Amino acid sequence: MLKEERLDYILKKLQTDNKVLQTELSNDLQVSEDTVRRDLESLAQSGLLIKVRGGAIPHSPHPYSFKERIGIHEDDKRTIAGKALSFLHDGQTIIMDGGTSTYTLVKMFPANLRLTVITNSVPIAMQLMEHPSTEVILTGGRVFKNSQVTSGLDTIRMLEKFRADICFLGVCSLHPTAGITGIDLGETEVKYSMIRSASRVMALATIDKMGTAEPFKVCDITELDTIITDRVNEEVIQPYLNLGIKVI
Amino acid sequence: MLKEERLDYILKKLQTDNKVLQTELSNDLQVSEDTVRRDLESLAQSGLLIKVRGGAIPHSPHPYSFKERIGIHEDDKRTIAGKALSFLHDGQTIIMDGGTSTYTLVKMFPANLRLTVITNSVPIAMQLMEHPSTEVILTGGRVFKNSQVTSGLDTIRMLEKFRADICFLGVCSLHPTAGITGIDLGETEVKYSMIRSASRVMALATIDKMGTAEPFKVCDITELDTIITDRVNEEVIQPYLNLGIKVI
DNA sequence: CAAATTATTTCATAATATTGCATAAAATAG
DNA sequence: CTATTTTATGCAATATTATGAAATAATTTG
Repeated sequence: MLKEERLDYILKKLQTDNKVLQTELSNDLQVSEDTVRRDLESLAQSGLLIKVRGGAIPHSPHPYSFKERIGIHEDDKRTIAGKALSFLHDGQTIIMDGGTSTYTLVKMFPANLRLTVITNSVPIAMQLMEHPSTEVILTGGRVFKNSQVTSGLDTIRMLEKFRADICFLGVCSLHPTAGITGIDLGETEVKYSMIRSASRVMALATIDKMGTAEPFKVCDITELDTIITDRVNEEVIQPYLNLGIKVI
Repeated sequence: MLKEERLDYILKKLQTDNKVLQTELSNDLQVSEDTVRRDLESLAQSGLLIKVRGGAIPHSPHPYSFKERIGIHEDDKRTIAGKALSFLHDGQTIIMDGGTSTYTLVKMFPANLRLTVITNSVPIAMQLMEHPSTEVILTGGRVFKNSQVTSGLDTIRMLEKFRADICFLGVCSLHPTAGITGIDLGETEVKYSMIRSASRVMALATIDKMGTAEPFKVCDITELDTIITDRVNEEVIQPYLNLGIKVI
C-alpha cells in the first residue's frame, strides 16, 4: 500500500467521522502506530488536519462546531442521512437547506451520484467541491456566521427561480400544531422559500427535536411530505402520521 | 513492446485501479523496475500522473484546481497580501475576487478589521466565517469547481447592486497592451463586473504573471489603479507606470 | 551493407527513505 | 502521586531510488 493511499484514507475517514484515532488507523491500515503518527504529522504539516493527542481532528472547525460536539449525535445524523440517501437518484434537482443533518447527508453522497444541488449553505457548497459529479448552485446573499448560510431577499429571489424535485430541510423544531419553527426570522423566511420551490419536502430531524417549538414559524407541519428521523418512536410520531405525513 | 504501449498500459491501469505499483508494473510489462521508473517519470513530466514512492497515483480530479495551486508561491503571495493589507480600513466595502492571492489576503485580515466583503469565492466566504468582525456577502450562482467561485448571470446581477471602495482582483495574466486576461469566459465576465462596481481596482499578481496573456479579455490595463506584486522589477513594471498605473 | 552513433534497457552498487521496534520522556487520567 | 497512555528518539531492517557501466536494440551515415 502506497503512503499516499494511507493519507487519502485518513483524510476520508476524518471527513466522515470528524476525528481519527491512531489506534484505529493503525488497525485499519495495518501499519504501526509510529507510521500513523508520522503520516498524521505530514498531513498536519500541509495543513490538512490538526494533530491532537491520540489522533487528529479536521482543520477547518466547521460551524457545527466540531470541537464542542465531537461525535455527539453524529451516529444519529448518519442514520438519518442514510435513510435520506435512498430518495436520491441521478438527474434530480435537490434543494439543500443548511444545518448539520444536511451537511452529513452531503458528505455521504456516493461519488457517482449525479445531482444538481441548490443550497444556501457555504459548508455544503465547499463539501460538494470535492464531489465529482454534482452541479452546485449557491444562492447569494448575506452570510450568517453562526449557521453559515446565506439569507435575505437575494437568497429568496434566487430560490424562486428554481423548481426542485426534493427539498431537504434541516429543521430546528417540529411540532404537530406549531409546525416547523426556527430561532431566526431571516432563516425561517428562506426555509419557507425553499419549501415553495420543491415538489416534495423532507425534514431531517433527530427525534429530540420533535415536539419542540421556537419563536419564528416556517410553515405548517402539513407542508411536509416526509419526516426522516433516527429512531421511530410510535408515541412521538403518531400525531404526524395522523396528519398524513410519512415518518421514517 | 514499444515504450508507448507501456505508457498506455500504465495510464489505463491507473485509471481503473487509481494507483500503480512499480513492482506490479515491472511484472505486468516484463521490464525492469528501472524502466518502469523512467516511464513513470516521463508521464509525471507531462503531468499525466503523480509519481510517489513505490508507484504513482492519478492527478486529482480537477487539475490545477484551487486546492493544488494553494501552497505554491505561498511566500510571494504573503508578500503581496501584506502590501494589500495597508489599503484596508474599518468600514470599507471590499469586493474580493476568487483566487489564491486574495484567499491569502483574507487569511491575513487582522481580527479587529471591520469590513464588508463581497465575494464570489466559496473558500473566502468559508474563511471569513472565522473572522469576528467582517460582514460577508456571497454572490449567488453556479459554482465552478476548479476555481471554487460562483459565476454566471446571477453573480453579475448581484455585483451590479453594490458600490465598493476597492476591488481586489486575482488576475491570471497581465499585459500592458493585451490588458487583463483569463482562461474562462464566464469568469472574465464576472471580473469585469467586479471592476465596474468598485471605485478603485487593485490587481494582485505575482511578477511571473506580468507580461503574459490568455484567451479571454477582462478589461484594458488602464482600468487598474494599482498592481500589487511581490518583487518590483523596474524593467517589467515600467510599461505600467507609463500608463499611470501604480505598481507596488 | 557495415560501421558508427544513439537510445534504451538491464544490472550492480551506493545513497536515501520508510518502517517497526525498543526505550525513554512527556502528558493525561484517576 | 502513580499508573497508563501517548509521544519522541535512535537504530536496525527493509524497500526504494539514483547512478554509472555494460549489454542490447534501433537508427544513421558513408
